[in-house]
Formats: sequence, structure tokens, C-alpha cells
Amino acid sequence: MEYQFSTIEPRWQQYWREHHTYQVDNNSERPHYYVLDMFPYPSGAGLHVGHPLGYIASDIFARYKRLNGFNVLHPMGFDAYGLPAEQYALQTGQHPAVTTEQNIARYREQLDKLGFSFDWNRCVRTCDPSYYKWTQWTFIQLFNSYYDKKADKALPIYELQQRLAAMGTSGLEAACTEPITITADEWNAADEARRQQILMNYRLAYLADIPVNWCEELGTVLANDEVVNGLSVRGGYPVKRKLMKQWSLRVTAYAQRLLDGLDHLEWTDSLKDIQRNWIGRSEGAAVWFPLDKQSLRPDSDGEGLAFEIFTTRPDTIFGVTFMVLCPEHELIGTITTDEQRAEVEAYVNWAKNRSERERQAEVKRVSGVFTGAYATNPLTQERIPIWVSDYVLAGYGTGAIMAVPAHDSRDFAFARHFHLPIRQVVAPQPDETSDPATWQESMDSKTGYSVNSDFLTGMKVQDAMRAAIDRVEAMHIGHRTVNYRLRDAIFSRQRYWGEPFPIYYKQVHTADGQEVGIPYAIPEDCLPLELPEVKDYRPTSSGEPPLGHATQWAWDETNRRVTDVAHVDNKTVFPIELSTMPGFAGSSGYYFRYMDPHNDTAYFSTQAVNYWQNVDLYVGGAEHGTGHLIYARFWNKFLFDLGLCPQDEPFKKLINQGMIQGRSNFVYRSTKDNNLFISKNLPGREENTTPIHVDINIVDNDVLDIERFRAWRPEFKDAQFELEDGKYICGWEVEKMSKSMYNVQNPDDLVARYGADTLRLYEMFLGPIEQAKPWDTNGIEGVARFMKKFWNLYAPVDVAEVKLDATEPTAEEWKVLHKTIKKITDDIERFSFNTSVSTFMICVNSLAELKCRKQAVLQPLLVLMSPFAPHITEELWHALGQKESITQATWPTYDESYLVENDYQYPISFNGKTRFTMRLPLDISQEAAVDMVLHNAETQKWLSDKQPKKVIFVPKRIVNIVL
RNA sequence: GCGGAUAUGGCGUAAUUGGUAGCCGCGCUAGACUUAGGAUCUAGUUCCUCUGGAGUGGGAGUUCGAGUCUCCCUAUCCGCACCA
Repeated sequence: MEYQFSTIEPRWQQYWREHHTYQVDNNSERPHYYVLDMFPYPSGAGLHVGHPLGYIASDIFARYKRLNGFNVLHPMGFDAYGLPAEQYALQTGQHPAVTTEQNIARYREQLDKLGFSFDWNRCVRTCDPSYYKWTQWTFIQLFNSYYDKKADKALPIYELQQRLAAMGTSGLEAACTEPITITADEWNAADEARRQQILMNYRLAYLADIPVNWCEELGTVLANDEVVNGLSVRGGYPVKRKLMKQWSLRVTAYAQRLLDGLDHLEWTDSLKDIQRNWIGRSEGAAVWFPLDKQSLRPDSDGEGLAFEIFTTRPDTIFGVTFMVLCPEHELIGTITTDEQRAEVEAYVNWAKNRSERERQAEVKRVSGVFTGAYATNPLTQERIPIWVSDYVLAGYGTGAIMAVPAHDSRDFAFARHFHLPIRQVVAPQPDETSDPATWQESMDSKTGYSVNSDFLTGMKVQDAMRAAIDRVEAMHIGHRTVNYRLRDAIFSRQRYWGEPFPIYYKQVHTADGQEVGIPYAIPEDCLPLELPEVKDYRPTSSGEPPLGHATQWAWDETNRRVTDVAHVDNKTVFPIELSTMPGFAGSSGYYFRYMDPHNDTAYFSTQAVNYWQNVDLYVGGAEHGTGHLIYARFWNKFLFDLGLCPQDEPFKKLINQGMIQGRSNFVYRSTKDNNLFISKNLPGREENTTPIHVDINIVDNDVLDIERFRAWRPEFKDAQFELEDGKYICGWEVEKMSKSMYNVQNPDDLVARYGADTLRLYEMFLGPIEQAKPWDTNGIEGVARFMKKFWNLYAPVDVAEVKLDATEPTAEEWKVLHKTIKKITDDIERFSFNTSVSTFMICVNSLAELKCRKQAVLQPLLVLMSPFAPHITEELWHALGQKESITQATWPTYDESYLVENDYQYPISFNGKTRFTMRLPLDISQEAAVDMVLHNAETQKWLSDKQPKKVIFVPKRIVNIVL
């Protein structure tokens, strides 16, 4: 029989669908195992060969676990909300739901062709109301929670309310936007608006004026991880810092837990480091610097004013020669003197209007301006000038620093530029000071000794840091503290295609007569709050997000339903939030939903989550290190605090599949004759041609299909070629996989040509799963040949049906099988799938050579191979008379007794250099072995009368003779 | 600048974790069968000045023995980046 994948593969795909072969139950006596892939965003371009790489690996592992008796949850879904669908809608007017639906159908079809063992019954899509209901629900829980630092967990906001009513903020340690102090009396006397404002300071999902990344072109704000080098990740548009009222998630409350949690995860060290870096913990001190009274304007009310700075080098406090505030600092207006006012305002204005890109590109350029005001160094009582500069960032620490130019390179550059004094307070040795005026750079090192520093002088830096903080704390002018680089996650997007916020606003008059909108959560039992239809996906003329076009977008509090915005009366009907949630909202908890996807009374049942616990194996790209993988961990920890899930971390083990790059092909057009193309290796080609990208689909093994090239584009219709060996050889280069470089490899074409099983094996054969590598189809023929050989083992071309030999295999045949079982099992356990494929090739070659057609060998081999090539093995399994799917089979175990050898071919080395080999019994003693080796004729020849100094005998390894 | 990873034939890679470097595959060479070959099979394929020698980016070190461990370079890739 011929190996006909094109009939085999659809047949079994249909069988699996009809028999619900991969449907998983939440009730099982078997141990559980949860294998998860990062679900894809269904883009219009369809799947390319990079997507399935991780899916194939996880599918192999899921199938392997299943064969080993585990109840395996292996789901797939779609991250369906996103910008491209919305931008497409802007261009075409097509509803994003429609294009998303089409793209999902296409993805689903492509995935199905590859024979994955997903339980599609559990498919989730983030844009389904039945799914985003729970995204909204979690948001409400975050809104209704605060983070208690003493309990080190999230607690209900009503507990905070009770606390404030009973004792105010005294003794309260909670994560907040800005520290506030209030007594119980003040709280009890406060009106609703004031109380809501106070609570907002603590909520885990909160609304606040914060500096955001505003992208004009996209018309939306972006999270930090969505901005790279001052440009938006999507589209690459410039991004500006801007102060806006936005919803944020208080991720920073969890900074320490996010850091600590990493220690117990089976993730790669590099990814853990990426997260540690992103969280960026640094220990130091917060110190209050009072303003120098004489320097204030007489009319100012700056009496007793002070401002807080953060430093990691409290030991250098005697070296402070100036202070710097960020341009956004609220104190600037108060302290700036009249003489300096115009200059400061101009600078602040300039800094504000600079794009992030400009700012980052000009990091080296020093800019700043003197405020005219002075602070007092609390330890020396010196007058210290206060400057403003944008090298101090608003978002980190307090947005104010003490500058120690001698020991901080940025302060050093600033001091040099503005001719400010530089004072050395740390030296390599206590007596090794020098004149800073002669320095080329600052001494930033945290080693050495304090000098010129009063009571710190003579101490080692590390000791001085401790002593300085102790003193600061004793003086009540500061305290030990920890700062994180991690920022709260900005959660509003001024876009249409995302989850609506379940929030409406009541207009309230505050005590001072101002009218403010107070956000309230829509009752949980009214969820989901469905995304309304709009007639236009652009911002409204008044600059509001697209939801501003929705007519049905007001909340009727009495009737508990959405109603027409025309009915808003601010008594019972209120406007609903117009922004939507960001992409990471839907992907932060999707792995929970797979556990219990059809539950409409809860996110997931307690029974389901207690059974599955969390994800055992997560496979996906490392590019989500600072985005999704942080948010999902935050989301999980929050639900854990609520007592909803038993595990604090979502993903026990994580494998990062490497990015698949494109391998572009080039033809070389002659610079003299536009119609002439010169083959790559012809002499003179390099100087006389320009390379042009050519579609990789009309190139095979770097050989151009000339006819298809002529037909490819009209301008090549009459192309002429200079060939080498009768072929046109193309050049190649590794580039990003992209349409414009004609190097996108679509899996469908390869499935059609070689079959899904071959493609699966080949993708694994390409190299280690974690390594980034260019896609290269050149080796797939070898795998295709192997598949034919494998098939011929069971069903040689000249036989009509699969019939195997029932007799007992020989010792050698058993050995081949058991070696293979051992190797494949080891390989799968350590995710080394490329070596597995090699092992199969060796096994099949050996069996073919032995002409082995024994059932006892070939049947277990099918099971071994079934995770890798599910279709062909299923076909043969049934051809051998099995009635159940091979998925129901049991993973074979190897028998050590078939593998033992009684002798071993020892390499005999002289001074580590191997000269020949010699067979020795395995159970030989050291003395006997040395004796045998030394009396061997070959050894004597190599020794040539020299006396060995020593003979090293390592059983099953080597014999080394030291001369 | 800070942090991390990687470096092995013409190419993708492998090496029982310190023990015969180059498994498996691609490509290439020769041969067989063929009207034909982008089919199949067989043999060969690290390099060189080839009875020998060299060799895992470069240099040192530890060891009887190093691709593997240590130190110093170099190159490439990735992440962060005025984070006080």
C-alpha cells in the first residue's frame, strides 16, 4: 500500500470530531494535567508556520500525558479583542465582530488540519459576552477591593470603609495612589463625594489623573509594555506623556509577591530575570528635605513645606549639592521665585510637549532650569538650590531627587553642564580623595569608604548606608523604603473593540460646589454589560471614545438595565463609561475559564478549580514576559486573595518557544538589463546585480521555478536568466516573517504537499523548541522520506493489507524497541522533541535493516509515535484491528533487561588521546581490566617500551593510560 | 550603560551531563536501476601539507581527560534603559 496522507488525515480528523475523542471531563479518578497554549489573536493574515511550533510541542506533551494515564486538559481559544480588527473597521466600516468571526473560522480550519488534540468544546473567545461577563466581574471585584499591606492581601473595600469610620487612617497600611491622613470624625462628617474620592485612593481598580502614554494616531492611551522606544508596538506611532484621568489596576500593590513568586516557578532563568528587571525592586531611603524659608517668596504660604525624595544611596547625603524636581512636580508652582518664573514655566512647557521618542533619543542631552528656591539639607543645614529637569521622572519614586554629582553619573553630567559644585564623599580608600574638578566621570561604585561625611566618615559604603538611614529615622525625617520600577497598569483604552467597563457615573456636587462624576459599579447580577452598536468607530467630534456614538449607553438604576442616553437625568439614569478595556484584560484569566467554560453563574466552579488547580505546562513566546505574564500572575493572585482559587500562581512550568523568523529568497536582477536575472554563484554577479525579494513559494531548495516566476508578476513576463548547471539558484537571508518580504510560509501549503504528520515532525526536527530559528523548508524532504519508510514497515508497497508477524521478536529486535522507548520517554520529559525525531529515524532504519515486521515490536512503536504523528499512527492502529482510538492506548514502558550489555567497547587513550578501542566484559574488576589492557598487543605497540605512570579505568566510559 | 542567552562541518543540529566530538537530517560526491529524474537504492562526506596532524569563536586555567567546569576577551541575539 502507498502512504496516502491526503486520505488518511481528513478521515481521522473527522473520526476524532465525531467520537469526541479529546473531550475532557472535570470528574476523573485519574490524575489531572493541564497543558495550555497562549491563545492566538486571530489576525487577517491567518496562521503561519511559527504559530503551530508551540502548539505541536504542547500537543505532543498532552498526548504523551494522556497515554500515561492522566486526565489532560488541553484547550484552545481566541484572544479576539484587538486593534487590527478595529482599524480594519475604520477603513471599511465592516463590524469588527464580523471580521473577527471570519478570522477565527479560518484559524480554526487551519488548526484542525494539523491534528491537534484540543477539546474544542471548551473553546473561549474573549469577545463573547458569556466570557467577558467574567472579565467585567473581576474588574468589579478589583474595584471593590483594596490592598492591606499588613495582611499582605486584597481585602473588601467595605472593610476599609468600616475601618475609616472607626479609626480613620491611623494604623492603616494600604496600597494607595497618594498617602493621605484622615480621622474617623473627618470620615464620618464627609459627604458621599468626598468619601468616594478617599476610597478611590485605595481601590485596586481605580480612576486617577496619571501620566499616561498617549498615542495620537491610535487615539488611545497605551500600557508601558505596549510602548517600545517611544513608539506604539501596534503601528509604530509616536507616543506622548500626558496627564489624563484613566482607569488603572494597582499592580504595584503586588510587586513584592510578583517578585517572590518567581522563585518557585519552573520558568527559564532568562524569563524570570526579565520579570525581575521589569519589577525593578530597589532598596533605599525616603528623606524629607525642608524648604529653606528665606528663599521663599514673602507672599507664599510655603511655611513648613518640605518634599520627599527617594535615594538608594543615603550614605552620600553629605555630598548633595543640589536638588532636582521633575517638570510635573506639584511644588514647582509654589516655590519658583518671580525672577525665575518665566524661565521655569517655559521649561516645564517645553518638557511637557516633548514626545517620548524625542526625550528618549536625547537622553544624553542635559537640560534644566533653576527655580530660585532652596532646600535645607537636614543633616548639614546647608542651603541647597532646587532645579527642575526632565532627567528626573515623574513616575518613579517621588519625582524628586537629591543630587550627588560626585557619585551619580547623571547628576555629574548635570553639575558639569550647569557648573554646580561637586563634592566627593566616597573614596576607594579612606585617605584616597582627589579633586572632583579633575574627574572624567563620577564614582558610582557601591564599594569604598565614606569621606567628608561627618559621622559616616571612615565607614565602608555598605555600613554607611545603614548608619545614614538609622540616623534619618532617628531624626524622623525619613525612613527605610523599597521602590519598584513596576507601574500600575493603565486599563482604559479609548477604543471600540474591547470589553466595556461595568461602570456608570453619578454627578455629585462637592462641598465646594464643584460637580464631579462619581463612578459606581453596575450590579454583578446585571452582567454582562454588552458592547453596544455604534454607527462610527472613530472618536466623537467632542473627542470622546467611539462608545460616545452609542445611543443605548446609559444606566437605568431603577430598572437595572441599559437604556437610551437621551434618558440621562442624573437622578435614576446615568451615563456609562466610554472607554473599553485593553487587550490584556481578556487574556489575564482565560486559563481559569477553560476549566469550566459553560458556567453562567460563576467565573468557574470551586469544584473545577480544585480539581485542575492551575496550569501545569504553559507554552508560548517570551515576548509576553513583561505584559501578559505579569498581568495574568497579578489576576491570579488577586483571585487567590478572594479565596476563589487554591493556587497563588497561574503557570507552574513555562516553555518559551523560540520565534520563527522568515527565510527570504532573492533573485538578482542585472543592473544593465532589467529583464536579465543572474544566478547567485555566477562570476561577477555581485557587482552587476541588485537583489529582489522573490516569493518563497516559487522557490524550492533555493532553485527558482522559472515558469512560475514569469507568471508571478507581469513585469517578469519576459524575464531572461543566466543559469548555473541549468538551474537558477536564489540567494537567501534571515529576516522577520512578513508579507512584504514574500517569506511567509503558510502551513496549509505544506500540509497539502507533505501531510500534517510530516509537517508536525519537521517542525519539531528543526531544532530545540526554545531556540529562535529561521523557517527553512529544505529539510522537510528527509522527514517525508522517513514517513514513507515508517509506513512501509507496516504496509509495504507490494502488500494489500497491514498484517504483522505474530512470532516472538529476536533479542536484537527487542533491544531496538526498548532503546527507543527509553530515549523517547526521556526526550519528551525534557522537551527535546528534535532528538525524538532523530530517535525515530534511527529506530525505523534499524528495523528496516532487520526486516522486522513483528507485531510485538511494531505495535508499541505506534503508540510511541502517536503524539508526534497522530494520523498515520491512528490509521495503522486501526488497520491492526484495534477498535478504540490510539489515544486510549497505554504508553509502553521499557524493560532494562533488554538493554543490558555484557561487554563494552572501551576507548583506549594515551594521555587523553584515544588510539583504539577494545572490548571488555562489563563486570570486570579494575585490576583485571588494567591487566588485560596492558597485556594487549595493540597497547604494547602504542606504549613502545614506555612505562605507564598510571592507568585510569572508568567503567562503561574509558581506559586512559598516563605516560 | 544594566541584565540575560548563544557561539560545534557547506547548512539545521547531536553528544548518556567531565570520558571515542560531529548522531539524525539537508546539501554535496560517486555508483546502481532507469527513456527520464526534483523517484528509489548503495557507498562516501570536519579540515589539512593525509603511513601523520589539527580541530567545538579567541586566550589562559583546573583535570589522567574539557564542546561541557573557572577566569579574561570577541561576536551575535534578546530584554530593560535618565528608575535616583
